[in-house]
Amino acid sequence: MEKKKIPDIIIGRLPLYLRALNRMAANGSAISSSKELGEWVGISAAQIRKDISQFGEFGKQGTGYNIEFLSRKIREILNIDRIWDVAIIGMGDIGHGLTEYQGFRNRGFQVTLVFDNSPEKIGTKIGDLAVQDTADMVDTINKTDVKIAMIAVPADHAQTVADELLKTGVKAILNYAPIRINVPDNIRVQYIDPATHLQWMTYYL
Amino acid sequence: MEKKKIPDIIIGRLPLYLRALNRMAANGSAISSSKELGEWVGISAAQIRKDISQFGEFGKQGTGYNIEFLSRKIREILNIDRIWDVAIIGMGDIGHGLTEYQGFRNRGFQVTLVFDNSPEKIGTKIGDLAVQDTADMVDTINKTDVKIAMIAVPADHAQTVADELLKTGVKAILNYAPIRINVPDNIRVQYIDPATHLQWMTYYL
DNA sequence: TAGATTGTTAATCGATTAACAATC
DNA sequence: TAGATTGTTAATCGATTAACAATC
Repeated sequence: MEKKKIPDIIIGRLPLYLRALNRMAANGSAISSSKELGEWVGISAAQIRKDISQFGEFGKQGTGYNIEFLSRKIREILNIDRIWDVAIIGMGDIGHGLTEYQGFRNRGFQVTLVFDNSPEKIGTKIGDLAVQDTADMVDTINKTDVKIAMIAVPADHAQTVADELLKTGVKAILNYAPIRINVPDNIRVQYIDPATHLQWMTYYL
Repeated sequence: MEKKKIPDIIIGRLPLYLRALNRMAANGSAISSSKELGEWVGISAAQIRKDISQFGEFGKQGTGYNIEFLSRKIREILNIDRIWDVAIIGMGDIGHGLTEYQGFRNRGFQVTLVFDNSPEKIGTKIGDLAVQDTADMVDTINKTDVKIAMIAVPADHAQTVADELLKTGVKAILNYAPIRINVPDNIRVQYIDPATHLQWMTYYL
């Protein structure tokens, strides 16, 4: 692989650049500068250039970046020049909403497996997908090559679900449960907790 | 007011400490150390102590922190020793899910106003709340003292909604639309975009 | 050519960690 | 008292910004 070690924080900004580039393209633009891109994402032009230059020389002096080209490069870097299958565990409001969410499709992801442990929900359909029993989750996921899962169960079940996921090929977890989960270093975890974001802002009110 | 200037990144960690403390309390613990708390949130003990000490001396040498006491202090600091009313704009899957979300109640927030611009949705009920017309949003919010709003409309309407919110008393926005919005410096904005989080992780897969 | 903008280096800034005296 | 853990200072580490030669 021989991949140069890139700081995690830079990787985290690439999706924001990509999002802005896609929108620029939708607006009919063909090229953009680090200055303009910086204004779109709220980051200095110098940082944009520094971040991008970690991966190659994708710009042109005096001109800027070709939006289509840079966009493709970032997709390649992030490994989203393909569609990833995703499993969701927990079909409460959050899991249900995520399953129906249309925003994943054109950004590299599709939900292919959904689980819940409640007898009333197992077997029901959400869109095209039948809700499956969480008790069978390990076996079910292991029949696929799903590497990404979202946890949307109550906080006190999140660690249990995470432990089970370790028995599958899942290597990336997006955790909506408001609790930290412990997993080995080779598993990536990201957290989304709206109350935490709100509490951050109330300090300033 | 005379509030010492605290780095924003420290404020952002307080909700995580609070979340862990609440869980410890629920487990029956009465005291905790920076070491233990650090393990719960995945942050070094030194940093926990440094962060907390910005606001006062809440611990006791040789013993640690009283969970109940520290928890109350953090709630006071974050201004969540009360319940904030919240408005949600956009009743698609995300907005609907947020409206029904039970996780806000005991963390300082309650949804009191929900808006949508589609005639089929206006007037329908979600739980106890009637969906109101986004066209009336400014007037409706201005009859209340709502200071927090969540935007859950499509990306191309987010900026318009944000501009309208500026005509109200809203000072904090949690934006679920996958686009950056431009607002004056005195308005706080936080972003939640699951696809962005997923794209961050695929780099490592 | 003149103007614009990249890629990159050096300087600055800020955040994290290590260490330890104070003290419960 | 002995052991533990805080609050804080100094050292380290890493990230951001400023500046500019290269060049389209």
